Amino acid sequence: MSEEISKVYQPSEVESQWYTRWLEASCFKADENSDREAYSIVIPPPNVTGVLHLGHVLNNTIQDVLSRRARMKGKEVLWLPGTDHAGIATQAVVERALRKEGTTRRELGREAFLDRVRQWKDEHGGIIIKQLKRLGCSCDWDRERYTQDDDYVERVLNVFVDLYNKGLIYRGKRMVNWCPVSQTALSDEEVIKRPSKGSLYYMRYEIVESPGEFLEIATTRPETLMGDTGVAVHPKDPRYQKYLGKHCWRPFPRQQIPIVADEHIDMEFGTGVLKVTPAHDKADFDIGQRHDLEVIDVLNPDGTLNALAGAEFEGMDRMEAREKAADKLEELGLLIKREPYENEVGFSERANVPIEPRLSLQWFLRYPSVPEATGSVLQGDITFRPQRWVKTYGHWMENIQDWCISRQLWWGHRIPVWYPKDRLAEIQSGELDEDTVRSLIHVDTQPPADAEAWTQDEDVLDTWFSSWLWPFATMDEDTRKKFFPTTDLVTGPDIIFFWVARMIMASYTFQGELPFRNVFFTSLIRDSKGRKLSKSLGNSPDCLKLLDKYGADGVRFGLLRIAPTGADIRYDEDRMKEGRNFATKLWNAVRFRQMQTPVDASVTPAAPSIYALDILGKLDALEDKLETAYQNYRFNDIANHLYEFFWSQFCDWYLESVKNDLGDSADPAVKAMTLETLDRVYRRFLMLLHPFMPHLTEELWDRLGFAAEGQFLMNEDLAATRPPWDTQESAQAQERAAAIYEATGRARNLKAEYQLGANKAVRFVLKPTVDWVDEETDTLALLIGTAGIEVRADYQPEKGVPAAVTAVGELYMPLEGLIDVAEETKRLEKEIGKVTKELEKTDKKLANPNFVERARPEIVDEIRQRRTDWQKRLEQLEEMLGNLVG
RNA sequence: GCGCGAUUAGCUCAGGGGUAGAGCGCCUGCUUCACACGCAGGAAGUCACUGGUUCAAAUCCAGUAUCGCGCACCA
Repeated sequence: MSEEISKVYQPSEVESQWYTRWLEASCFKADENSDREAYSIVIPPPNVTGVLHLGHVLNNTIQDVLSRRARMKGKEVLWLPGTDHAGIATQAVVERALRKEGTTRRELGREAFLDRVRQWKDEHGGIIIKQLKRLGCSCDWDRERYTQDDDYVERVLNVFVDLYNKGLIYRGKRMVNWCPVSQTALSDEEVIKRPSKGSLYYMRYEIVESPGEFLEIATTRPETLMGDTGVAVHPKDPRYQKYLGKHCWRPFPRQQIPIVADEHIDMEFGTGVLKVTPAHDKADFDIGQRHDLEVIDVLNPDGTLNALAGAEFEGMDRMEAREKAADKLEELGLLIKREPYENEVGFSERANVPIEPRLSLQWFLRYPSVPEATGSVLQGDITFRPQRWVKTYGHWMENIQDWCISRQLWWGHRIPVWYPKDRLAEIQSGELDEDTVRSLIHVDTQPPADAEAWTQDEDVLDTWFSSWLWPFATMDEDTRKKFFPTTDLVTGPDIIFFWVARMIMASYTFQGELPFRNVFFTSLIRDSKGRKLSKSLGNSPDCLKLLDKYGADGVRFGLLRIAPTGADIRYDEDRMKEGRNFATKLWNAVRFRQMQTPVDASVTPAAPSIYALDILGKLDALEDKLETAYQNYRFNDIANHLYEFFWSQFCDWYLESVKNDLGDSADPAVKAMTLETLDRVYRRFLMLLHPFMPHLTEELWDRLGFAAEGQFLMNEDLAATRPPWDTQESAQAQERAAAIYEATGRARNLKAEYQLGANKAVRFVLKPTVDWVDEETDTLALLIGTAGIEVRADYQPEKGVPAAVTAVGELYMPLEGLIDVAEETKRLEKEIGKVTKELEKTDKKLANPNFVERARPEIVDEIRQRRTDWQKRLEQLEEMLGNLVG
């Protein structure tokens, strides 16, 4: 008690210390043999080499809140952490480093390259785990998993083999999304559509059979015209009937190509004529199939043009070639015009370049357990919050397309398929039918016995093909028995298809049940201008700096106060500041308590005051509000309720009301009661706040001496200590306390309007309208900030004495030199104006027979009561005014 | 084009058939013995627009506008 305590909370001194102590005491450890009810969350695994960004902070804080709350509700909690190998992202980073060194992965070779990636992972991996610990995350770190752990890899390969054997995984030559930078296929989900400015080029192809006649064609991609193998029009288009079955000249390389009719063509668009390039557009490919058109691929995998495009284009980048092709058309007199044009272009999510539709041989998965996965969400076995994501999910599931799972990368789970060397070329041509291929290849987690005769597939699996197993592949059988299916999943809606939907399908397929019961979707965090947070914009805050500046608890609380309720959220550093300020507020409120004497056990406490009963009742109400908010995952509500209760109700009102009861001159019994009440509130409030501000609450719990030997606040049981309550007594006390507080407000207002300092002791006289107010005038005076209050039923004020109508009576402020009839008249008239308006509103309602007849009786009563109250108030005010004028 | 969401105080947002709310910001006073990361007081809103339902609409319904987000092969 004698030690000097800082006026502001210093998180750095406190946070790491408690985190260490929790770890040492195994507070986060989950016991699969426990009798307690299970509660579990698996972390959405961050990239193993990633760094913490604000999205992670929000996400993991919510998971930590849920975990800590569940522990305090007596559950056996498993929060299972881990990381993801993040195929493309990690490989891209290492490749970039290699390029700086002047080499490439191909020069290094597969094994050497993978060593480099592993080395890089050893150096940079695990940073994010440290950062999560810094945040206070109560994960069971002994169970940390990684998608490249040996047994996890084995599980992934097993799943591949299993699905292959079930006929759900197949290899096929198909149009896929090709990223020319990463040089790999991507799934449809990895393609993001973006409006892009470009040109629509109008050109003309000459009719072979009618020289001098031309077909006008609009295209956005003239650089692929060398791959044109047809021209298509709508079969019903009257303009082009005469050309059906004829041919036109592709200008370069000059060649005759057929004019075909296809339903796909939109007569309204452009000229109604489409150049068909089957190798470079999915729709064109389909048209080509229908009309048996040749497929000519004029692009290299890196997005440059190849020899088939002609010598002058060979090696040129596709974007450069676009203009060059248009220029060449112009030279040939075949370009009609270039029109500015904006359309949606698919971009590679990772490399941020336009993807290229490309025909290639890839592995695909026909999704399993689609009906179960769809139904479980639509029927509500799995709950989505916010609920509106259900519809998005349902729509995707109903239109689900096979998943391209092979990636032309090296970092990842290598596809467990081997090809006989002597038939390799044949198989890779993609010409063999599926059954033949199946009979030739070896698909197993282990290589074939005579390995020399075989070649393993070069490709790896999509990263999501490992993470879709995350909720159960991270657990052994005993753990699953206790903790699977998991309770909650907290993740972003941007990966609803990438991850959430796939986990649900995987879980039904391999575990026979759903993976989690509730999904809470966090939102996108934007900056204060509404832009997405991103590295390139430089608007992404440095989370470690934030943690240093505001403390983990400050950041947690600040973010949770704006936690998503459905819409995107806007980040503003001021929110973190508010969190920190709240921490300091709490710190100082406890400091206030520590400055008081300890509880004297020999004194019998007095009966609780109305203020004590009031604050305890509000604490009780808080608890109910929190319970409801938790059930609805309303984290912002929880934070705001905690904030409101502690700052406004407890500090601003209760704490201010007891300052006379704690001094040396105070009645010992009252003092004992007050200290007891204070401690009751502190004790309970720290428990309720703990999930949001774990470090600070643990520290204060300890400082206040609430911690039993070897015990932590984080292990306290909320259910054990909630007191029984005399609701009637409490209700009356709350009503009286509210009246005193209301009168306080009016008195303070009077003082402020007359420019009297808040602490200026001025004389107040009260003409009471309630019979109990005598006992409370000391507190009222304390709250107002004055010496005392005279209660006089017969008081006749001098004209012009400032006065206010309060919930406990008419309050006068007779002070020498303050008598100003004109000023006071103005004040009263203003107030009368307000009250009259309110009174009119209620009168109007009650005068309406329809209202009185049809509205619910309790509403009518309420309005009547309101009218009476306004009426009474008005009479009092008018009487005052009358005294003033008369 | 289809679907989903948003529109409430200067800003960021909550609310939701029956007195319009919070935080920040702003204005005025306060070094009041827990806290200036604070205390007290105050100003500030046609709840986007138009109709409808209802005794009663900011709230429910329909439409409009603007913004955002998904999905869709218009070259």
